[in-house]
Amino acid sequence: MTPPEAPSSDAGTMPPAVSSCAPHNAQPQKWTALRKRADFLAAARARRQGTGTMLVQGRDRRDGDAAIRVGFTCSKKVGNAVARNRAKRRLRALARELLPAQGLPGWDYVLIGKAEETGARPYDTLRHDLSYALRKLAGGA
RNA sequence: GCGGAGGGCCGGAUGGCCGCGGCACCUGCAAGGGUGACGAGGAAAGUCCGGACUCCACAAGACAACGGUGCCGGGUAACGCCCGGCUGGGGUAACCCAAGGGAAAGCGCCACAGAGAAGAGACCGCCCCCGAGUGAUCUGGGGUAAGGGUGAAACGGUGGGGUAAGAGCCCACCGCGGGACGGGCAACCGGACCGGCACGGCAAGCCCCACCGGGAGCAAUGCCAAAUAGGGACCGCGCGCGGGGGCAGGUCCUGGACCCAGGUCCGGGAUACCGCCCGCAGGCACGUCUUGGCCCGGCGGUCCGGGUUGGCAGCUAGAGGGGCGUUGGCAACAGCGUCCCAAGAGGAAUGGUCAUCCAGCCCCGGACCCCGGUUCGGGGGGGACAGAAUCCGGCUUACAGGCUCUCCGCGCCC
RNA sequence: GGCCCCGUGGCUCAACAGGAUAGAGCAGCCCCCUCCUAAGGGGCAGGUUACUGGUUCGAAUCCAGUCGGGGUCA
Repeated sequence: MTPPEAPSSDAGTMPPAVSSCAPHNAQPQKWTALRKRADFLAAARARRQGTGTMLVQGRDRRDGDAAIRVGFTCSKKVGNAVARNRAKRRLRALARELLPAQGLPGWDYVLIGKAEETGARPYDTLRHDLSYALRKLAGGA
């Protein structure tokens, strides 16, 4: 049914998809999630930078791996489960946008949400704060 | 039109850009890449009940203890849930509320006040008799429980007769108790007739009666890997053979020192029993079997201590949910037919952001009308409660606002 | 995620098979004593018994439901 037509339709749509993906894959830094409690504790003992809307912790792993890893923390002080999840998701979206370009290879980052501000302030403010915090952490290293 | 009662449903919409999760398919040696559909709630919540499912314990079962349920009948896998009915209470009504079995099985409690608080009692009173006093009245004896007063509650109520004064002492009505008989599956309802009236309340105090319940919970449980210790206590079974090697350990005898106990340390002597190595027998686990692997003086079990805080399974199709039709039933619900839907994360996906619109809120201006609203235009600002964690059935609690159905009362018009 | 426990003055605790006024110590304020302070003595204030309902004549106590806090399990 579909197999005979599949090659012809794929051939028409493939070239644009490949061309748009090629430059995206040129960036070597891909980030993965931080999952182990020990990694969170290690990052907390390392460098940190607070801003009006969040707290950012960063740590150079020095293990030779260039991957950037990132974790998110929102305590009960942020609010109920809905508020905590929303704050975490906004932080996740920020990290996806800024970290591949502005984060340092081989580092672990932990973004910590603050009560009220992380879920309520404009997205541009959050973007500015994260960019500022990443510069400060890189400058001190 | 105004006011009210009971249900049911929804609880932002559309689009652009950038993303996430497991699944299916395609591609690739692999890492990976691509495509596709799907992806939070009515409460996902509280964890208050009931189950499914696992492990442990015990096993026909019964009893005791403990916990729960509690008008009657039905529904259900089950329930403390739901439906229908009964009784009592509230409301003009629609309708609502009720842990609603037993207080003549027994124990206990009923503070304060009051004379008296459970089969009680006489404070102020009322009445009679004897005596004192000119008299008001008083001492003593006796009869009463109507009236006053206390209390949440005072041992039937109202009226009449009766009496020295009174009293179910007698009568009428009401209440109460028993109750032939009739209706109903039952709770219960009606009730001829009988009884002069005793039987207070609390069982969300102990308790009695009937029925139900073994315990723990998916962080259950099973498996793999890694890592520390190469441990301690108790119980059961077994505590064999041969060879090699050695005099540094153990064991036995003995001397001394320390010393609360008991052991530690130093020294002398004896022994080949044990420790060490190899093999047999035996045991353990994997495997279809063979070969093989580990332990090899232990093996199995229970508990304690120590280490690890990784992965896989459990993990999502089940008493599943919903629509329509039909059959039975007042209904809850059940049967049959047919169609549709159905997430599986694991520091935890189901989104981030922007624009437009739709409700609701506030402000300004115009118009209309029995002065408070309706409608039109513009602007501001802004989304209720809330996020699956093994899965179902309920209950309870939170919730901006909106839609809709049925019913009741009052007013007006025809 | 499951299970268990607890909420009484500012703090630590009483009062509990229901009985009317919720009590004690420390802390606080005032007075006495002392040259001054501490200690000691006397007095005072401070409580919606976490909250909301229910049972009862009557609830800190009994029963439900909310809210908050703590512990424990791989």
